[in-house]
Amino acid sequence: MDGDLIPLERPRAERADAARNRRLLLETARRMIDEAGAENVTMDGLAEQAGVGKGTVYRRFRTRAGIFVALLDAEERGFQQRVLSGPPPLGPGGDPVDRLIAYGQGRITFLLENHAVARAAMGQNRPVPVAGPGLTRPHIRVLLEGAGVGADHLDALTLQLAAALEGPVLLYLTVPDPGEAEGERSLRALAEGWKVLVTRVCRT
Amino acid sequence: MDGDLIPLERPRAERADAARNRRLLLETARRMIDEAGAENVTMDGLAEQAGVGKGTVYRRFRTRAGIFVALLDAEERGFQQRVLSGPPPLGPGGDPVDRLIAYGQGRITFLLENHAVARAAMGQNRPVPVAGPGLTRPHIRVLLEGAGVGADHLDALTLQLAAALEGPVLLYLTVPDPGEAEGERSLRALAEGWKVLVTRVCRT
DNA sequence: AGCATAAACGGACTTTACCCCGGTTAGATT
DNA sequence: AATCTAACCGGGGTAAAGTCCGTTTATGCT
Repeated sequence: MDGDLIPLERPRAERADAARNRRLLLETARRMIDEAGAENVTMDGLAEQAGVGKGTVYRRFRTRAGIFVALLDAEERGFQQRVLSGPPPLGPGGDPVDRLIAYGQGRITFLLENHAVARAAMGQNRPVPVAGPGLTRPHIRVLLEGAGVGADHLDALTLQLAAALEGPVLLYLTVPDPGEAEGERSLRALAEGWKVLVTRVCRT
Repeated sequence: MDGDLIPLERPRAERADAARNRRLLLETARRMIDEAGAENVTMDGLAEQAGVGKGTVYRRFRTRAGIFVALLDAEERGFQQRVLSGPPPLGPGGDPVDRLIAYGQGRITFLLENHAVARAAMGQNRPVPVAGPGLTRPHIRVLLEGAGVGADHLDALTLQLAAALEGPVLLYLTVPDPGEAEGERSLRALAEGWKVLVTRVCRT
């Protein structure tokens, strides 16, 4: 019998060289995106630029979309921290409806800033990695509950609101990379729309 | 000077052979989807099965996603007719909120039935052809106006509701091809969610 | 009917995502 | 420290998307 359970639960630590290559690849990818745009990041090119073999890139990220998912994940950490333990209205402690509105504004900002990457992360296969897991739905659900939405409508409204939040950027936004002014206008319009929607849905 | 303006406005009718090949390709594509699934439809394969050259397929549909967009368009015609000139509550004549609810149910049904094709129509590049143009947004807008939504919130709510309607199926639905029972449950849940959302948004 | 022209056609070519497998190396075990 | 093993590395191979361009054909005009 093996008395030590920890190693079984965490099957194996990431090897040092693997971690180094992961960081190297993410940095290289970010640089390539900045220089030439997300659509010009190829697996071969990334491997060459980073000075590793093609197989390494695929081992790390499974698929092309996986690169962008990983990039987005890293980028999202900061925002998630502010949501979970930052000051109100985004962080815990305020009125649930205000938190919902603030969360939407933050999420829209994030999606717009990383629009190209977010779109690239939607490989045409599988669950849509950007929107699928993540904090958005559980968070919306908790806040709706706190705002007094009845349990019989909770799941339904959570899904609808999540889609209303992420849909416009992921589905409808056509401009590849909104310029300064354009992006600002989009942000205002979407944040305002979200606020109106949440207000209407949550009023008693 | 050229006195005849009509030919200038309608540059040229589609050539007979082109139209024939368009129909042939759409039929072949549909058959291939039924037999092997949308993800196994390749441009080369489609051209070969239809007995035309690859260049022809690309001329007709621009891109792989274009095939599925065209297929979806054709499929959607019937539903659009019922919306524009069928009996209430879907067609004109009833309460705007009821029409909105009925439209959502119809649209969800359509998207679920053509889920594989709809997802395949979302080429990871650019405007997202399924959700972009189409009847959904203008129709929602008109009905919201009819339901007494103030003009200052009209555009915003139109966008949010359109995303709430199409987002769940296009972004979140993970099951490749929902089976009989599974699909039925999804339909009920999504239609119910839409109804709750619209009711809450439109109540005065 | 014959002709001019613009559109459609076809297939070879290029690029790129993704697979595979032999060789190598980091870490655990004794 | 030596060894063992699983994970990592690399680059060549395949299939499919999308481009190009020379050839063929339908359609409008005289």
